[in-house]
Amino acid sequence: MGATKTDHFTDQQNQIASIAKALGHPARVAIIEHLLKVKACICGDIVNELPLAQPTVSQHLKELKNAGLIKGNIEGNAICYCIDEKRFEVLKNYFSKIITTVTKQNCC
Amino acid sequence: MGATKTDHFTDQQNQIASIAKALGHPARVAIIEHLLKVKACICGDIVNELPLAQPTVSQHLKELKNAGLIKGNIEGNAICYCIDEKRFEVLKNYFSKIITTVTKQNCC
DNA sequence: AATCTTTATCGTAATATTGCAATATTAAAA
DNA sequence: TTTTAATATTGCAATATTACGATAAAGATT
Repeated sequence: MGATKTDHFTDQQNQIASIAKALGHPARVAIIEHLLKVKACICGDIVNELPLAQPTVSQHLKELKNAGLIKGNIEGNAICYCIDEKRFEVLKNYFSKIITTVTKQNCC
Repeated sequence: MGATKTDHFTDQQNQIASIAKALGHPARVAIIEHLLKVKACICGDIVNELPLAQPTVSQHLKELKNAGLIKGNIEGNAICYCIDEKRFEVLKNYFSKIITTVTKQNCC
């Protein structure tokens, strides 16, 4: 096994899981934080910032992009990556709902 | 390789990543939603709700518990699992900060 | 005590992820 | 056009995750 049974779950469950999964690695969290820190979105220096090789960073960027958490604009031979807040809002709203529901329940 | 280089990242980055990772599987999202739906936290029926075998569900519950997303109270021979909202709040606040910072930046 | 119920753990197979060296690609610069 | 710079892709090894059957553990029931 090892293959996730995605077809048994709802679209929303799969969506939430896939966004969360993309953030489920410290390198990808670090990339997000770096993009947030350098106000302009000039990238490529991410490789210098992180303790990871260029192909590894490129791979992580790809996953963040696939998850819709960042977007990349081609600018000459460089690529300008920056955060796309939409998916973060999806997660934030989802968690907000959970939190308010749980606090109302007053369970355990 | 395949081993995440956790020691190269900050504690916060590792914490965010590990909570997100725990939610990075649709089965675990489904478990959270089920715990939310059945107001009381009587559990064990999760196995009947999900298309997964009992050991698999037990494993997912363990990961959610390790991540601090749920807590389990022993009640006789059954166990009462329920959501612990604290970690959800950590993620929610973290995402809120990202969202407000990004919208101020007005990048790309 | 014997049995049932509920949950956890072990062992293992299938698959996915992580990381990087080597290489390819693409566009700017010389 | 050759070189340089930036990023992506390929291929592969190491490790992690997912799933489940078999079995164990622990309390309830008979």
